[in-house]
Amino acid sequence: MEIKLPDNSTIDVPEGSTALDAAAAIGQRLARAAVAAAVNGEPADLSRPLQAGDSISIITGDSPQGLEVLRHSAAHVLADAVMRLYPGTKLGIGPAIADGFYYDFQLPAPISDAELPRIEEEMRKLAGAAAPFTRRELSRGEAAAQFAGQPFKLELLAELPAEEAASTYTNGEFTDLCRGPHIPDTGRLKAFRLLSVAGAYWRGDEKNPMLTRIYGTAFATQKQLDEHLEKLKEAERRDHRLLGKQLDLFHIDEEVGAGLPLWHPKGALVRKVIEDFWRDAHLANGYEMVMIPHIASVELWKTSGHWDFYRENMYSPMDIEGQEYIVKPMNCPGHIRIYKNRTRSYRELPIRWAELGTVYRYERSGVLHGLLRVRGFTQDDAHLFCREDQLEDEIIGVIKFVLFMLRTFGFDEYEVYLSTRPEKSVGSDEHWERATEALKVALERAGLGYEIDPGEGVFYGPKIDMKIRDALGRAWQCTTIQVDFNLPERFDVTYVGEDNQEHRPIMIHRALLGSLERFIGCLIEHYAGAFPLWLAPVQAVILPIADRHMDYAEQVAARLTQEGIRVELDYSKESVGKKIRNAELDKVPYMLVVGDKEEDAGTVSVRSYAEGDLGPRPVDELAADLVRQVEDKS
RNA sequence: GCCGGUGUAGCUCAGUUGGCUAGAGCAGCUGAUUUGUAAUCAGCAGGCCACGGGUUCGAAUCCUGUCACCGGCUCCA
Repeated sequence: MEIKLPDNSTIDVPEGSTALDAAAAIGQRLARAAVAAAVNGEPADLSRPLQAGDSISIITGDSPQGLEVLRHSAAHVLADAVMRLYPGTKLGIGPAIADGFYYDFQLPAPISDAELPRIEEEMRKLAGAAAPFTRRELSRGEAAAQFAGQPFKLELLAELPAEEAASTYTNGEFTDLCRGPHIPDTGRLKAFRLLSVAGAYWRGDEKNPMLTRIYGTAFATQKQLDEHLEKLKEAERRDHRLLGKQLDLFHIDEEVGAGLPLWHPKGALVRKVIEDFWRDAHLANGYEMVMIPHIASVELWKTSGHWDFYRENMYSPMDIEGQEYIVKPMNCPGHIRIYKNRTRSYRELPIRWAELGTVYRYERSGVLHGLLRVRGFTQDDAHLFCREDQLEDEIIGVIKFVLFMLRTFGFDEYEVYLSTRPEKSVGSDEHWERATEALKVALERAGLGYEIDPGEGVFYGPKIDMKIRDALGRAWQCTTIQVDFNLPERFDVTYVGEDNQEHRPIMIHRALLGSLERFIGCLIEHYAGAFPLWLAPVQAVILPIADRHMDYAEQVAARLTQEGIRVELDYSKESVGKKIRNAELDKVPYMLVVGDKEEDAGTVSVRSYAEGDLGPRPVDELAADLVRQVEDKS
């Protein structure tokens, strides 16, 4: 019979051939690399018998779909191993995920990651046995009987759409309710590793029981696995919490409180450079700066609705002469009060008010994470008040601005989400539609690819979120652009139109970097702690060879300082080798060695962190070069 | 908040089955050395073993509570 291939050619295979037979007919190498097939576009096992006229493509272990099959199969082998080692275990689910797989179990007794090598060993044995994965389709009744002792599986079974057949896969002694497809046998699983064990609520709901999740990863080859593990190690080395300590940027102090970072001089300097750039960029882009107090009367928060809708994230009120005050969790109400301080004309709009506004939000202790998730943070916030006819242009303006900001910091890849109306929301359908459309159009006009996040908008309006990834591949939301019809309503915000009538402006809330804490955390990881020259807290360190070069070293330092370069002089009585080592460990962009030769010639010997020894250069020439690099932010 | 883990000097870590005065390297201080592209040598100092309660003749070690941190879940910038 004839089978169609992806390149539109056909092959002739005997009646009753399977997908694997077809792969073998194409080539033995392909057959060995194959993990599954797509038959007429549907994922299928290699053991699936083919019909004449089927079109198939073979999925190999190094393709994204192939990896998914491989990892999903690895999850089954993990479950087999766990069932053997810990009898009585109840099974949750075990899917493939972005970089690996997991399986959720309800174990008879808690385990720690010290058990992982043992489980992995068991998995190795099972993989060595090359047990086939066999598929079986069965009725609901049969399936229910099969998983009689498995409450979570029964729950899944009950929710399987009626039109969908129940199927199971068996490998070794283990049978799981599963759609498939799977690798032909466990022997194809050659490169895998268990990584961690963690708690996870059944179906992600905290009202449900907490299961034990075991994470692992698998690849087609050992080499790919090793590369991936190496990548994880590199990510650990880039961890901003580690680098923050090593580079003396910040710390979080037990005595001060969890989630409340303290910025050391070097960290504060990086922050200052970012803040200066941010303010200048905003002033240049039609924004004005405003400032508001950190606490405000509870009445303000009642008007804004935060007291009702956001209370679980707010800290308790404090009593001031019988009046209740609250530490701000957001900046918007303050900015609105500035707007409302006098009558506004349509001619003034759009108004763009920006502030590096520090807010405090209650976060559950378990979610705190270095600088990336804290309880007190500074948003690079702004609120735009505009007329309806200005909305789209304003959003486009914000998107262009955010791309400029992020690119300046070297972030060229982000995930963009458009979040639409959630179930609990305020405002008319018409408003929502118009605002969502405006966001869409703006994204498209900016040429940004995005995903729709249905129902994930804020209660008061749709939003665009942008995420950047941390060292371990976790995505962190930084940028957010939110359209708001609610607050103008609640505060009765108006402007006087051309028609001498009062009109309601639309508000846009936006944070480009998100918060300075999170952004700098990501930035540290992004640069692996080696900041580009314009951001580096110390841009150059001068290393005199001997004490007699100290005067000249000071002259060089003064010269560079005069040009606005942040210079340090290493006074220590150490060898040059040691001074260089220290500067390297501090990831200082430029090390300037001065000795007899340099003093005579009016030069410095330049060593760059990135490129190593660059040889001697005249001081004036270097100074000009550094100044230019700082200006270019390169 | 929940599940599991961890908490020893400023940092990174040792510390046997509970048993002498809790160790090391780096950093710090002092002295010697005046050094040419990733660690000169020597000496000194530094610990409420996270914190509270308990078991024990005896606790860094065992139990327990609290706090913080780590990996996740849930939730978010």
